[in-house]
Amino acid sequence: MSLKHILLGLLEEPNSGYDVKQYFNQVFKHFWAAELAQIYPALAKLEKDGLAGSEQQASDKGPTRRVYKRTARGTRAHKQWLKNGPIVGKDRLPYLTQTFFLGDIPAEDRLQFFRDLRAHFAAELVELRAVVTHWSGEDPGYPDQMDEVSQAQQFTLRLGLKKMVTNVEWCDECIAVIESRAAGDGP
Amino acid sequence: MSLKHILLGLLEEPNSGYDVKQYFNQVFKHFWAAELAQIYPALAKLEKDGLAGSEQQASDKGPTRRVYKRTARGTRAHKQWLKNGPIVGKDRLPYLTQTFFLGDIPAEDRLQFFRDLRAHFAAELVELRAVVTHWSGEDPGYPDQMDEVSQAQQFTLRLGLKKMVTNVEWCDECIAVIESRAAGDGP
DNA sequence: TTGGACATGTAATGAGTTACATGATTCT
DNA sequence: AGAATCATGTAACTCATTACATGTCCAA
Repeated sequence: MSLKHILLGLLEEPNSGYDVKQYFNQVFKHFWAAELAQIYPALAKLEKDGLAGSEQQASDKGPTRRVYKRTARGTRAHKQWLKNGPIVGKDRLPYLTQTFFLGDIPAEDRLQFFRDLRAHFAAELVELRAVVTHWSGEDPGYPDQMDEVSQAQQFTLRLGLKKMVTNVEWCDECIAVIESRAAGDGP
Repeated sequence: MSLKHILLGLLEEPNSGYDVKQYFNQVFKHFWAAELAQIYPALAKLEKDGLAGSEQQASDKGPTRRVYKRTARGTRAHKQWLKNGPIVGKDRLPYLTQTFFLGDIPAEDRLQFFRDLRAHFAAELVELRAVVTHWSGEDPGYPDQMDEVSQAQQFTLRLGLKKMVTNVEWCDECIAVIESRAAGDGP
């Protein structure tokens, strides 16, 4: 669905499969994951479909790279994807599918579940705050004089931060409810 | 990934493929979608793997139903899924992948994107609030004397509500930023 | 009698995961 | 010499989407 479009978006600049994977590891991973084993064939398919072109390039470290770049058709397809409006109703939050059934395991395990989840969200929050620091240092116009590309990326980051704060709060609430219930169940 | 586990979770009570689809339409759709064309084969596979059993049942309205129910092995698999801890790092939010590249289209289209998104989130919020009303009417112990199953479902709903409120706020922020920028770009 | 909810499935295609296989260059 | 990072891919399998095909029962 979206992988092909994310690739097309990144291929405004020449990028290799390996480069693209770095983007996933750093920015997209918070809302979309992809492995190299999926990225390489997807790039080949974009080229086959005439949406991207590629060329080999010697690397200073490691073997030859194959860098891809969007064609004019690729750019049109990319913009059309955005103009078709937001893709909604296809969100996936696996941990919430688990939460729904969490009454099926003992309170102790339930508590551990939320503690693990909280630790994960807190770590993600730290990562996102580091990105803010990094960007505000790099971009002289941050945050009021940014270009439109940076602004869109800023919107993405904003929601990421808001979500993480909410997630951590929610974990704390759930933990508190479970603990108070456990305490009240005594003699 | 999760579909099989959601099915297993629902099959504590006997349910048909059609029944399961109603759950998706009402509760799971906010964080996991599934079509009947995926559900029917998945149920058949659970039975083949010995995690669920099925039997035919006459229906008062419409054709014969095939109702599935978890076996003891299915219950063990379900609990193990929950005890393995939260599944993290596999979230998917397609609209955020689009947001990241939104600088690539004109401000007018960008604005429309966020207005559409806001309308969608607002509608979802209305739906979730209706669920709260429904549940608080049905469950006499709501929200402090609920059993553990209801409590877990309540946790799920809580996060859904929080997220939707955040999402709507975020859309409003983005719209405001884009509009103020457009105004400032005049002569 | 026609439309809607009830009910179950298959076929073809596309997307994604896990495991494997290979090899260069750089740092310790 | 060994580990980490750079770099690209294939094969087998599993999961998901779209389109199609079929048929019942009820209410307007």
